[in-house]
Amino acid sequence: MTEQQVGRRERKKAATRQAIADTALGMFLERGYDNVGIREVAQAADVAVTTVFAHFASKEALVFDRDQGLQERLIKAVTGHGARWSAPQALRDELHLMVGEFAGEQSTAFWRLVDSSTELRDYESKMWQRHADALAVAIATDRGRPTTTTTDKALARFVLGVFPLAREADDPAAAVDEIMDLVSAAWAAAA
Amino acid sequence: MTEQQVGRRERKKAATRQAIADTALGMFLERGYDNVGIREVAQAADVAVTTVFAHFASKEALVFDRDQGLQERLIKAVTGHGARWSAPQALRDELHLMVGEFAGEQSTAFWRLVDSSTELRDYESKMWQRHADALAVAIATDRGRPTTTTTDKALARFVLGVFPLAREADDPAAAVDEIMDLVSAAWAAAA
DNA sequence: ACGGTAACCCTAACGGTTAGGACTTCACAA
DNA sequence: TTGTGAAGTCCTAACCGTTAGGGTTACCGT
Repeated sequence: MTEQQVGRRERKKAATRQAIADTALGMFLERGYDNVGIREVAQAADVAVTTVFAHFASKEALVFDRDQGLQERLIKAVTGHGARWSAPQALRDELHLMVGEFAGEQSTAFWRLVDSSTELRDYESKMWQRHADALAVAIATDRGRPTTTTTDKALARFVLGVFPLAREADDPAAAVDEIMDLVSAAWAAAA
Repeated sequence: MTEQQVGRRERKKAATRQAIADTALGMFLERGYDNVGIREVAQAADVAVTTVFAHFASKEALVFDRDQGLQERLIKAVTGHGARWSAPQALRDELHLMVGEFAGEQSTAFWRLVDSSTELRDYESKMWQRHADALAVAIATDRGRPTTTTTDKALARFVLGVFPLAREADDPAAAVDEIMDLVSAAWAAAA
């Protein structure tokens, strides 16, 4: 009698999806991304290959399963900052938090996996770019525009550039500050 | 007796490469990128499939054949600007020229082709990113550093972001100015 | 003139991805 | 309660970009 809002069907689907993603990530971490085929993942997860692609658009998407959360945090930083902080300030804080989390135990292994494969790195870029498009909308709103201008999109891309650069920097936190200093200057110039 | 510096072998290789790229681009423009397979291109160009991949690293690379020139122009703008103009100024001028060229007769059809395919758009992003890495080195030098810092890389990425954004903007020239205003502000803040 | 090698060829395969079509299981209304 | 439609899954066979293996020809430098 606790939470039966979602039917069995929906629960089963979510469970299948999770099982596939977990199985795949585990195999990738253990044996290397390129050394594990989709057919193997499907077999290990005890589903058909077509089922894998019913849940994930590509092999790479198996790895970046839960990336939607990152996007939402950025959006929230821009839309939810009070009057005390400016949007760039709020973004800087949130970015520091996010980049800091990348240093965790499991995260390190995860990002090492990503770095090991060209395809995963490419997919990562595309992911940030998707997030940049969403962030541009939030920035436009924050700057009081009904629709996104070139400036908004440029600023959003600039901000999202933090992740690749921070990951490859010796001191990620310092990289965040370096880039956000530039962003703040550009943001001010746009006002 | 005019210019026999290069041997027959080298000339033939270049000719083959050119023939493949021309054939492929023609077919893509006529029938659509996704509707033309590599095997077809090879047959039409009268070469083996393996020969196609001996000259081009991927199907997408067939389309972006001569992109190296763009990169060199940007580098030259940063390294070759005199004392009269700043590097951002020189970049802005060069970008205006380059973006202007995209509006030409054949260029329009070319970019429409690129826009028609997800894979080509993705490849385009990767291409700009490659150029950004090279540009970062030039920027670092211009700013008097022996090696590229996070700031240099961020600025380079920001500049290269002009192309995708200008192409999708209603007024590409205005987009260049908008973005370069931001870049100039960031550049100044970094000094 | 000749040995080495660069450019090219053919065939067969690999791995991600998708189409086609069938089967089972759940949701929901009659 | 039962019937019906849709959703989730399955299997098979293929498509397409890409590569490995191994061979042939044509050019270049000595």
